[in-house]
Amino acid sequence: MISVEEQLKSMKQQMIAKGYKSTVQREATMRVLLEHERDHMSAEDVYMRVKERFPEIGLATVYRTLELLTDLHIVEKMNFGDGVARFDLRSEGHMHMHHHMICSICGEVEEIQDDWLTELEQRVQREYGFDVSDHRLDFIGTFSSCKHGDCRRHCETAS
Amino acid sequence: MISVEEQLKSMKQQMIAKGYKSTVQREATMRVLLEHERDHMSAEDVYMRVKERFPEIGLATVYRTLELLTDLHIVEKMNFGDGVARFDLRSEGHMHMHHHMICSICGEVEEIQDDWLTELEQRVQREYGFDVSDHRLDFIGTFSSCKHGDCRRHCETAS
DNA sequence: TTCTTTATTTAGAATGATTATAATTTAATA
DNA sequence: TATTAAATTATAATCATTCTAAATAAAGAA
Ligand SMILES: [Zn+2]
Ligand SMILES: [Zn+2]
Ligand SMILES: [Zn+2]
Ligand SMILES: [Zn+2]
Repeated sequence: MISVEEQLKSMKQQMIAKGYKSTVQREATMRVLLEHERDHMSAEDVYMRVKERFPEIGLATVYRTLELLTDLHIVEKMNFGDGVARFDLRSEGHMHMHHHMICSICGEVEEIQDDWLTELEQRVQREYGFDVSDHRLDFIGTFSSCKHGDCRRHCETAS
Repeated sequence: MISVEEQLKSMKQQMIAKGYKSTVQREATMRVLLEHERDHMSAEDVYMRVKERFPEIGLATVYRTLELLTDLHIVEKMNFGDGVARFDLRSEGHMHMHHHMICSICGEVEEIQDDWLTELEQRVQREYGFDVSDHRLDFIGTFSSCKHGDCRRHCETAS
C-alpha cells in the first residue's frame, strides 16, 4: 500500500506533466479524496470537507479540480442514480475501474477491487469487434447483514 | 418477438394491477418508448417524440410517466455520464438488465442482450454475502468500424 | 348514463446541481 | 523581481428535474 503523501506526489507530477499548475486548493482537494478513498463523495461532500481545512475555497474550484482529475483519469465521475455525480479514486496501477455492490436496503456502496471482466472483454472483442478500454460493473442487491437489520451504512456519507 | 400492441397491453395491465390509471398521455409515452426501443432517449427526447403526435402533452407528465414506468421495472433509468437520465426498456422475460458497449469515438451505445454475469453473481454471493437482484455492465471502448472512420452513430439521437 | 371520488394533467414556478463570467490573484519561468 | 498565463473567487446563469395549485379525466357506483 502506497502512502497518502506518495500518492499526492504522484498526482501532482501527473498534473504538472500535462501543463497544469499545482495549487494549494488542488492539493487540499486531492488530500480529501485520498483520505476518503472509499466514500463515493459528491462534489458538495468534497467541498465541505476541504472547507474545514481551507475555508476560503470556492465551490467552483472544487468542481473544476474534480473535472481536471477526471480528465487525468485519477478519479472516476460516477452516477449511482441519486441526481448527484460522485467521485471515486481510481487505484494506482489498476488499468480498469473496480466493481461495486450497491445495497437496495441502505444504499451503501461497497467495492470489489479485483478485475473480474478480462474474459468477458475478450468475448466482446471477438463477438462484436469492440475494443474495451474500460468498464463499469455494478451489482444491485442486498448484503446479508442488512437483511438482518444490521446495516453497514455509516452516518458520514448518509444524506 | 412480441408485437408493440401486445407489449403495450401488458404494460397497461401492470399499471392497472398496481392501482394506476391508464391515460392517453401514458399510452402515447409508452408507444414512443416501444418504437424507439434501443435509442436510450432522455426525458426531453421522449417528450419531443410524444409531442409530435400529442402536442398538448406537458414535459412534467412525461417525466412522471417515466418515473412510474421505472417504479414498475418496465424501463430502466440510466446515466451514461452526460448529465441527463436516459430511459431504456427492460426486455420482457429478462430478469436482468442487458449490457452496453459505449463508443469513445462517437458516443454510440449498443446493446448486448445476453446475460453474461450469472457466474459472477454467484461469486459475489459466495465471497461477499451479497445477494444480487440486478446488475449494470457497461463496456467503454471503440468499435473497429469507428476506428476506421466509419462511425455508426445515427443522427436521430445525436445532440 | 350520470354522479362521485380520486388520480392525473397542465402550465408555470421553484429547486438544485453544475457551469460560465469577469475581475483578481497566484504559480511558473526567465 | 517582473512577466505571463493559468487559476481562483464570488456571483450569475444554465439546465435538468421536481413541485404547486387549479383544471381535467378515469374508474367505479348508483
Ligand atoms: Zn444495506
Ligand atoms: Zn468505488
Ligand atoms: Zn463509434
Ligand atoms: Zn440499453
